[in-house]
Amino acid sequence: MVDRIRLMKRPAPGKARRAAGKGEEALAALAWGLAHPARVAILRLLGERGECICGAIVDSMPLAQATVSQHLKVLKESGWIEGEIDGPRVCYCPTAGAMTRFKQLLQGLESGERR
Amino acid sequence: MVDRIRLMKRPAPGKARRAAGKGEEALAALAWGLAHPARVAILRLLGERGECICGAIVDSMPLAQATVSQHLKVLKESGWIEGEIDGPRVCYCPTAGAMTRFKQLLQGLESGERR
DNA sequence: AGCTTTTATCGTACATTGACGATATACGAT
DNA sequence: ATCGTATATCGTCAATGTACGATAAAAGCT
Repeated sequence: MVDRIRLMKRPAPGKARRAAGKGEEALAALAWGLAHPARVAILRLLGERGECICGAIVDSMPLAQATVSQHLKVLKESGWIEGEIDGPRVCYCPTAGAMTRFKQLLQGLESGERR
Repeated sequence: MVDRIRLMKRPAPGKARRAAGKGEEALAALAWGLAHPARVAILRLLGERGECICGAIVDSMPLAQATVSQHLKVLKESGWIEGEIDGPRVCYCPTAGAMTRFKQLLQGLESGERR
């Protein structure tokens, strides 16, 4: 039974949603990264191939290059992927512990809040 | 290498995001439900208590009743919780297989697209 | 230097989210 | 019937998300 007066209020939908806070924030931020089919598709692609040049990702999707770039940015900022500059192009790959961390955070929802 | 011409284009951000389509959609829809700290908090509460009257949920959060109700609706529509009408109040509980299904879908991202 | 390729960012347009107060609805109690 | 409690929904507002084309930035090639 919290105060009800401005505690979680207006997390500035996009901003605070990413700013990890109590653990809810961390989980929500990662989930947010997966919350669009295009981003799931990108992650699946990276999962299958291990890594992928940005251009190849764009070619695999029915979206404009600018749009894909935006989704890549979201995935990067939410911690799902990393991009390594390779000459004129960028090679993306899944962030190592991301999925594991996500699953751990999910565990906390199952029953208690055991960390 | 898809056609690039209108296939995934404009999924109507909110609508089609929920309409399961290829599997990306299903995962994205569930992730969407978790993509806000308030909803994670609600799920955690339900996880801890097993079930919970709507009013108790509202009391546990620093948000207006109307806002909590909206979040509950999202959680319901994305398949995370169920609400059972109990006289004048509503008792919410986590949907049985939701977490399991979510984790299964997550598996598909790990390496191949093995289902 | 100049051109091409590759990716990110800008600017824009529109729909949706998330928050709220106010109101409607449903049910039980008096 | 009427009142009170418990939830959902409506209407609104500011802010964000998603998509695009156009443009900038970075790197290699001629």
